[in-house]
Amino acid sequence: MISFVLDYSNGVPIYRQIIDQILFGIETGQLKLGEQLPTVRALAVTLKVNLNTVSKAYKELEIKNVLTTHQGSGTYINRVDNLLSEKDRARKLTDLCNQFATVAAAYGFTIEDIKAELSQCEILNKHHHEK
Amino acid sequence: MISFVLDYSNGVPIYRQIIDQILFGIETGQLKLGEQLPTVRALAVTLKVNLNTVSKAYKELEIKNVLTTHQGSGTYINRVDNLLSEKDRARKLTDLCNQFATVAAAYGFTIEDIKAELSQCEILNKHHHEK
Amino acid sequence: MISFVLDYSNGVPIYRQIIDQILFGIETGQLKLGEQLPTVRALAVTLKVNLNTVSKAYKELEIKNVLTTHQGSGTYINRVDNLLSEKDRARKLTDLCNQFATVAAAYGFTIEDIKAELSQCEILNKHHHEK
Amino acid sequence: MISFVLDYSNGVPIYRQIIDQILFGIETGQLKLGEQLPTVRALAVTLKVNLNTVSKAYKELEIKNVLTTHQGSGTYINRVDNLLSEKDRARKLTDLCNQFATVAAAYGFTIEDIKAELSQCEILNKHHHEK
DNA sequence: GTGGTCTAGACCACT
DNA sequence: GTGGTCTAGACCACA
Repeated sequence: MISFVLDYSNGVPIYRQIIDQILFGIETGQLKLGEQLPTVRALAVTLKVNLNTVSKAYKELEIKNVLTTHQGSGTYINRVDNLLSEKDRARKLTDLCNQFATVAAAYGFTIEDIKAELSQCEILNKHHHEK
Repeated sequence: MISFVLDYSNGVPIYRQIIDQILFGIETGQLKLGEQLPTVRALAVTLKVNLNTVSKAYKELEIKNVLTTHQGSGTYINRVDNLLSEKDRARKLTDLCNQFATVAAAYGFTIEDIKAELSQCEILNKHHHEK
Repeated sequence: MISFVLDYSNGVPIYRQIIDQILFGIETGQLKLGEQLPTVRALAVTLKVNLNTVSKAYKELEIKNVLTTHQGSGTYINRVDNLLSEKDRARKLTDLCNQFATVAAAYGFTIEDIKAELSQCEILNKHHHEK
Repeated sequence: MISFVLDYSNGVPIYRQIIDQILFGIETGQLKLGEQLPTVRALAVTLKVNLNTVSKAYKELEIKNVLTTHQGSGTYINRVDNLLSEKDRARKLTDLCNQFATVAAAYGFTIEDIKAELSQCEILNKHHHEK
């Protein structure tokens, strides 16, 4: 399952946000090969957006072969080649950190500030307990 | 001075990106009260966009009282009350870290991975050398 | 509904005239909260101006929170706090009269001239008949 | 002599406001045939506007033969055929009143309100004492 | 069909 | 040379 969060104030089209979040879900392994997505109708109701908006997002992902729609059955994850290799994961980490570091540096935060703050983030630290 | 970076592939309108980057520049202190912005024409050439696109961005910020334009003279920073207070800075750090942590956690990166990677980021560590 | 009148000879930008007339419409109660404005395209055709000119006017009022636009649906009146209080109405009357009096006095018209002429104005006197 | 009042917030170009006020001065008899206007330089200083702005206004009125400039001597009123005939005066009164009545009616003011308010206007009533 | 964005290019207003 | 306004026309986003 996947949960969507829409931001109406950042100028990014809704259908684009849906696409991005599905791709993100696949990339991070939240969405697995063959998994069924919410129906267009259900998702439209959940997100309180127009049916066509969801439809457009799914259609674009279908064109990219990321999803397949089985008429009358539902929409499924078709491809997970986006799943990252070890090398890609390392690169992703570097990219994310660099991007984050650039913004943080612009605000003048030091690496000590950041490390201290990150140590407070539950989401990053709870995994230890889970293991 | 301020440098702009446009992303044509993320669906965010160009004029919106310009607005956001000016506000970011003010927030981070890169742009100071009274400082002159690039002329609409100069920026349009630099960014390879139409004059009206830049103009639209400046106009919106003028309506919001962030900029003032003196016709025939130029466009200037009018307000810097966006400059963050200490409390806001602390909050900003928390927000940035949380947001970053959420994405990083989704990819399964651990806090150790991240801290190690951040220690490699020149932009965050060069300040020590400067001092 | 609201009717727009443009003056191309007074140097005031068209989009500014549209803005002013919408604000005037709100102030006088002609335009009510939630009321839909003409579509940008319809108004552009009616006024024989470019779509972007109307769009610019609506956009500025949207930034100022006077209008809201629902993409694909239309543009609506969002705020009517411009509607005048009793005190403001009294002040408005005074302002209007003073402004009018200044011009009339410059032409040397007397208060008797004016009162006589105003008594001829249908628009001011028709209300009696309606009652 | 004539005094100018500029409004920077109504979108009417400054040079246009200067032109309009000179024409208004002539029409109302404040400015008489042969009367000298302030020099371009003096007026620019008084109004705190650019010299070229005043210059442009005067130049446009020269083209219309309303003013003449005698090199090194100054600028003078050249034509006063704008001075209104009796018939024109009557028409002007009607126009002014109609225009005023339209706005006042939009705000819902009654003719009684208006007459009462106008009776308070010093500028319209002081003339009686002068006579 | 409704609003949004962008372009290219023209011309005006002002310093 | 700076910003402002407008047009015509194209294409996108959304309901």
